[in-house]
Amino acid sequence: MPEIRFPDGASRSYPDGVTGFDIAEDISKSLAKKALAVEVDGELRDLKRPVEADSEIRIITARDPEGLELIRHDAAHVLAEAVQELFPGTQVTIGPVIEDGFYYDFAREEPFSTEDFEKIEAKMAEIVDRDEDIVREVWDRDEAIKYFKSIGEEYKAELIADLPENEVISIYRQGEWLDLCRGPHLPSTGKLPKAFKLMKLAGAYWRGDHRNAMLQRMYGTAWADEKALKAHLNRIEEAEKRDHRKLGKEMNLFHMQEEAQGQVFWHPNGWTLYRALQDYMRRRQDEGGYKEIRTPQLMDRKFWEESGHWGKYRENMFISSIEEEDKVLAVKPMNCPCHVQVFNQGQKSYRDLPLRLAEFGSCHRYEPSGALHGLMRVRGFVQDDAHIFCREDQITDEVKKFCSLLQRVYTDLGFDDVKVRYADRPEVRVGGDEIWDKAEKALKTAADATGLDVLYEPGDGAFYGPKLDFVLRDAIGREWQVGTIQADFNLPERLDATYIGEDGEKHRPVMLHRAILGSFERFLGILIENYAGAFPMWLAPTQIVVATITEDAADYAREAADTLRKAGLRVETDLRNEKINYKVREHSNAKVPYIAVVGNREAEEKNVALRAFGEGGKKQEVISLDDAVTRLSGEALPPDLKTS
RNA sequence: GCCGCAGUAGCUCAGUGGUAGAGCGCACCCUUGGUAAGGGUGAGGUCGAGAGUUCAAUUCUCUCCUGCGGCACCA
Repeated sequence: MPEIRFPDGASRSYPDGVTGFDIAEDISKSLAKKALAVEVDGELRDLKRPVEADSEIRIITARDPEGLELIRHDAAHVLAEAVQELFPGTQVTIGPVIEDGFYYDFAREEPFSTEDFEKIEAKMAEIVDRDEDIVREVWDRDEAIKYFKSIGEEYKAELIADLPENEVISIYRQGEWLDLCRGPHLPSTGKLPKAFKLMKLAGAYWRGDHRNAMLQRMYGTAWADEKALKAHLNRIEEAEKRDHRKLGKEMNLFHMQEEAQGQVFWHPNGWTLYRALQDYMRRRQDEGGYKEIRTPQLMDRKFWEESGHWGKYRENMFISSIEEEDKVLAVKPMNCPCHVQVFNQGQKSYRDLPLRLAEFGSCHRYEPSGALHGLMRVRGFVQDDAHIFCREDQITDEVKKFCSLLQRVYTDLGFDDVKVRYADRPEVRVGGDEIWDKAEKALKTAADATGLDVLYEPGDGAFYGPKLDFVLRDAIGREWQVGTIQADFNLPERLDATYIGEDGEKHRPVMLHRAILGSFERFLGILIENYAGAFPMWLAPTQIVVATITEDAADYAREAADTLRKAGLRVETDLRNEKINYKVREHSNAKVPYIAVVGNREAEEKNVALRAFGEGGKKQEVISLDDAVTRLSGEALPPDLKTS
């Protein structure tokens, strides 16, 4: 007679062999109907498995996160059953739950096509309608292997063979179909809400290894009800509207073309944005005690051999040569070795440290063609890079300073949700334990002091030192790894960087590699998507458009625009022979922060009718041109120059 | 790099085995209109590149290039 305790503290005893379903039914008929699984002492189980011992249980429905996972997991199984029914000879492999849905990897000679989706979805619905009982069975390992081999499921057989010795081999049967699975599952296929949709088709390597066969992966999404599915599809649509590649074209920010794969042609609008961001970063860095430098693009192969890049990073480097000189040069993929060269000029004293060398360093890396993605992953980019050369005992202080600078910048740029990832020593590494101890302690202390959420990733540091990575969450919840600070005990050694200490002896400085934005290209991509193109005034390529109602106001419009321009604002005029409605619509669509409408009335009084973007438009205000200059030029100041 | 899909006007896209079409944009004309699309006329295309099948290819087949979605990669 197991004694069952419920989440609300109540408890009851039930006869032996009682199942989660029985208990749910005992509570209420409607709960039994909605029940998907049961959590027994924290472990998720099938509804129909007997609860043997005294335990605490919770009935899981579609409202619980666990319930949603079960739904997605079952959707994957139903998909697999549907596919095997429709396409005999297809082998099943794995089908896990992922964020917002699931996928299933199939092995089949002929390719699937998205045109098959409709048919497969219909078959899935049919399987749901059949309401097949989903039954758990425990099999003998060898028998299971034999069985799956006998029906031609080589991948499944391999999976079972690779399971640990003591693992229970559970098989789930739904109707005629069965699959190896840890479970748990819904009680029957009829419990799967018809709120699923197949989304896309892609190739994926068996077990994620590119040396293995390529399988065909079907992605799907599944939800508790149709409303949730619709909401999800809506979110996808919203995200597509923000796509920086789409907005980049619409707003005439940049373009890319095949002759310069993975490299950006910045248009005037985009370059204005770029410059605004770079100018801002430059001021923040100057303020933070950095010295800006500029180093060469092309360096001799011998140099990269010394730095170690030729050995380790060769396949990512663009190589150049010139017949006349019989030399091989490489385009720099990173700035660090060059910065060490600057450090190495002349003799450095401990008094020179910390030395913070910054460069908006243009780098090129050969990225595999399949990795390229708009501004987010490019082959030519500019880093907001800097290297801090310091003594070991200065690491803590420098990392802390960096963290506060970085937080300042992220806040200014509109990102409030930031996380830190702290990664310490990997198995294979350079440098003694003593210095790793120091550096790890410094990074960890600084990370904790930021007040941000810290994720610990043991063993995930670089071979040359521990690191902190910073992750932003954007307006629609996506995460981006941007900033980083990494201690490096290796490069100063390789490139023989030294300083003279208080003791008059030569010492090795520690080098801190750090970036806040990462690359301007990628960060601008993130900014475009975060703001959905509606930039704050200081970043907006065009800050204000002066638009005329009729031709009569053209002279005044020019005069007003000049006045605003002289106050440092980025102003355009729209004197076209078009109706004001048309102009307002066009500039609103272009997300220009302000439209100053001028007609005869404004011209006579030296006023402007100001219309701010995004306020429903109705909040227009007629103010004097002078007031507009004061107000707008104040509003257009970058965050670091604003007094308030 | 691997798998799948795609490439037609400046943009978004329709279409066909007999050398192409829409909307927007652009140019010109009419209209001078007070806060999210006024009207008319017109220009604009080697239908991604190459090869093959065919009397005939933008359309079918193959190769390549580029893009997109994943996978792998991102020290």
